[in-house]
Order: sequence, then C-alpha cells, then structure tokens
Amino acid sequence: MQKTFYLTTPIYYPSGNPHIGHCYTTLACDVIARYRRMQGDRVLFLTGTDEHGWKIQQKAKEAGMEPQVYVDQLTDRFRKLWDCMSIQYDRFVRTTDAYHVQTVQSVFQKLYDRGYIYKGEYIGLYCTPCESFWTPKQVVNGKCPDCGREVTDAQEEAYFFQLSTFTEKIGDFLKNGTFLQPKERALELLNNFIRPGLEDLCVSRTGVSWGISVPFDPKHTVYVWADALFNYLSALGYENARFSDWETFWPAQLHLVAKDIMRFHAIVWPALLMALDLPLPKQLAVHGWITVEGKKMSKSVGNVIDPYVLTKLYGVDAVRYHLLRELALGCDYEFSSEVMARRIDSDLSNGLGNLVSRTVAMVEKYFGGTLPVEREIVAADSVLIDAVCALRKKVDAAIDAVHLKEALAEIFAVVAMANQYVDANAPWRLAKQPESRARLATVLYHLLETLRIVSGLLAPFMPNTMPKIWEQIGAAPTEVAYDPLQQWGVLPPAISVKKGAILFPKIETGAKS
RNA sequence: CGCAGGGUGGAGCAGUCUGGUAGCUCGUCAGGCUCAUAACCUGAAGGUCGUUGGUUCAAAUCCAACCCCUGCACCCA
Repeated sequence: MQKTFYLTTPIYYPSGNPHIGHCYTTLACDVIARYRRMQGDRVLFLTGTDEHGWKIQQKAKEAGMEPQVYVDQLTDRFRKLWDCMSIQYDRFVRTTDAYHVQTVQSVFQKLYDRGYIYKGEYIGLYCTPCESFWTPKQVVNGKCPDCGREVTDAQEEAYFFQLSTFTEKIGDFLKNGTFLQPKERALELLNNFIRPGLEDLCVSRTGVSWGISVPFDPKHTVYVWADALFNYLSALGYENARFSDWETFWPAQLHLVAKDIMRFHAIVWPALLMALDLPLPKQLAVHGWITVEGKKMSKSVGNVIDPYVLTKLYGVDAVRYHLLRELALGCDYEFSSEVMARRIDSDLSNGLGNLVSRTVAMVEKYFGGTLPVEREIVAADSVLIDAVCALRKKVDAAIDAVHLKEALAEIFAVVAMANQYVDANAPWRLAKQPESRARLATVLYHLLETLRIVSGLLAPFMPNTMPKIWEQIGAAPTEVAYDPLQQWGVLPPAISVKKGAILFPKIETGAKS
C-alpha cells in the first residue's frame, strides 16, 4: 500500500505583495514534497491564501476595489511567485472559495451544537471612525494606531471558543508528543500559555463584513484565524463536496509554519480538532524569519527583498539553494546579498558545477566522450564509494526531521570529497601513461557515479539544474530514481557524456553592475 | 518583572544533554596542481569559548550569581 503524505504551508494573507520571506516556507514544503514523491509516496502539498478580514477590507477600500476583486488580483501574484520559484503544489485553497466557506460554516455550527462555542462580550478599545477594536498594547498614546484618533472603551457581543477547557489536554499533547519541532519551542508555549491557563478565544466579529457569516447568527462573521485554520480540512473535502480525499490524507503529516504563527498552530488548531473529535496532525515544524539588518522584513521598515529580482540575478535554483542551505528550524537568518553571492559561488559554481565540468571535460578529452569498459579499482576508492552509498540514508533522515540545511550539508560534503578524489588520483597524470588507461577510466567512472547520486538527491532542491547534469553525464531518468541512488555502478560501463553550458555561472561579475 | 533563546578565532555557525587535545564554512597568507567556471588540492596564522565565583584530577561543556542581545497573544513566512 502506497504511503500518503499530506503537507501544508500556512495560507498567506495577501494584504500586500509576496516577498522573499513568504518563499521559505513554501520552498521547504516543495522540497519535502518532491522528495516524498521521489520516494514513491502519494503526496498532497497544499498552499493557498487567507482572504478575509478587516485588513483586507480596508486595503480594498483604499484601492477603490471590491474586496473580491482585490484579493483575486493579489492571490494571482502569489501563484505567479510559486511558478517563478518552481514550486509544485498540488492544491491551492482560497478562503473565499465556496467549498471552504461551506466547511467553515458547517464546522462552526458543529462546534456550537457541541457547546464549544458560546455567546459572550468582547471588551476592548474602540475607534469609531475605523470601526475597529484595539488591545491596550496596540494603542499609541491612547490613540488609534491606524488613524491617530481617540479610542474609547467599548464592548460588543461576540462568540467565543472554549479554548480554556483544553488547557490540560493541549499541555499534555505538547509535552509528550513529537509534534512540535524544534522541541524547545514547546517549553516556551507551556510556560507562557499553558501554565497560566488558556483563555477562551474570540471567534466572531460584528464590525467586519468581509468574512464568512456565522450560520446561526449572520450579523457576525467568523474571526479570520478560525476561518483560516480550517483550510487544512476544507481543501480535502471535509464537510464539502468539492474534494473527496479527506479520508485518504487526514491527518496531515506536516504543517510547516514560521514562528510568528506557531501559537495558532500548536494550541488553537489542535484544540479545534479535539473539539471536533478529529485526529491531530503528526508534526508541526516551526522555522525562523529571514531578517534584514537585524529586523524582520516588512514593508513599513522598507527592507523587503524582492524574490523576482533575486531569481533574475542569480537563477531560481541558486536562490532555492541559498535559502534552503542557510535557514534552519528555530533560528532567524540574517539575509545578506554578499553571503548569498559567496555561498552560491563557492558551493554551486566552484564545488558542484566545476566538478561536473571538469569530469565531463576529462572524459571527452581522454576518451572522446565514451569510457572504455576496462576497470582497475584500488582499495582507496572505497572511501569515496562508501561515503556516496551512505549518502541517501543520511539525506532521508535529515528530510524526515525537516532539517533541510543538514541534508544539503551532507550532500555537499560528498561533493568536496569528490574534488579531493580528483586531486588524489590526478587523472591528467594517468592520461600520459598508456598503461594506466583502465585506471583512468575507473577514476572518471567513479566521479560520474558520484555525480549521478549527488544530483539525484539534489533534484528536489534544484529541480531545474539537475536534469542538465543528467544530460551531461549521460544518466537516464531510471538511473536517478530513488532506488538506484544508493546503488553503486548503475551507469553503463561504456557511458557517454556530453559537455553542456555552464551550470552555475559565477555571479560576482554579473551582479555588481 | 517574568518566560524562552542566544553571547565560541575577521564574518557566519557546530560542539554544551552523555565534562578530558576547540571543529566547520567563508575570508586571509603560503605552497601544490593544471582536468575544470582564475576553478581544484594541501598547509599555516588567528580564539584566555559574555563576566565572576564554585564543583572536579580535568569545564565551552555541570552549579550559582551577574552583564549584554533577541523574541513573547492586532496583523505579519
């Protein structure tokens, strides 16, 4: 029976153009999805956009558009960005899609019927002109942070979800499980939220018209988070007729999110599922932010990195590589174009690209492009061969743990080893001795095999460039499938190669101008 | 205030759980090689591991106190 693997990004809030920060989560999911597909799993990779709420309503108004028109156009930009980054998602959910609305309403009703949602009073500071509530912390000198006018104490009727009843169950869930990655984050949540006890969550608004109306009280709309989280279910056809693979894919194997929205995914989401008696997702992986000059990237700070500019400058695969190589779960990553340029030059151009280039060039130069079948293997060869054969297992483990950075580090350690192997065996010297022909062919064959396995394992990370390597080293698609990636000697003995264009041009010169 | 994370050669990080020659990448310097994208390989210099005190034969690693940086329920990957 084929394993199923359901993984998700958060659905993004399209209140502005997507930036490089949005890319990492989606990119990481894409790599894992591709890797699982390669392993033969039945994968469903979901992403989408979160389109309701007060902020969208305001933005649309400012732009003089209907909210729906406004989000249509923004959601399109997200899709275009994913295409640009070579991200292969399977499904794209929008919270304004009719089937999603249906799911949310049905679930809301269910929670109400079960007594987990009750009517109460929401108390806060209210700005009348803006028609919005603020918390004491948000308010700037007693003024509305948006328009700068006075706010007043106010309250309104609202529905609440009984999050408090789940304090203990959620605490146990976070404590005992392997759910949250990295696990130190769980401690933070336990100390800050579980220990003092969870508060009930306000899940409806009356001042926001751009939202899903509460089925049993239509003057209320569903609070955006309560709306958004259910995308993970609606996109599978839970309580709607649009899709029907709910049984197949739920529970999700992996939700990947950035640290800012961890709380909703680690506490609120499991609680909602518990209230519905549904199985809980297997894993939540939380990664850090990409910061620029020590600050979180944001439009108001003006330090946003535009992904289109980067991909144009460096190439899609190089940008993918860089982000995946630098970011780790748990830590922020300070973005710098110098570090990026250096990393790409050193790993991709000088390391991998040059290894392909020198290997293929030698096969062409010394053997006219096709290796003879004679071999002469030396004991020392096993160092390289063993390392290459052990690689897939290491990468498997790293991918399982969502340690993408480590997976790349392991792979590139082998690339470095292969470059050492070239030097240690000095093929150019062997080429001068006719009696060393078999040895020379062996050394080059070993390099080609190394490249076959390395490029196969890298394909989920850099899906555009790896096929170019296969073309150059003469590897057939079946030879870079998952199984042969831990077998040595898969390429035919009389393999033919063909030199191609430079895989990763150096970026120092081009980028400076 | 509290909670959490971090403070390791010029830069970025690993090592801390399970004490025992401080490691990696980049940069710098010197050498080697010439197949290759002026790429590759080898070696060297450079650190009193935030501070102070304690435990121990021995501490980056364990304990205590302190200092500094970051994050912590509007939204935001």
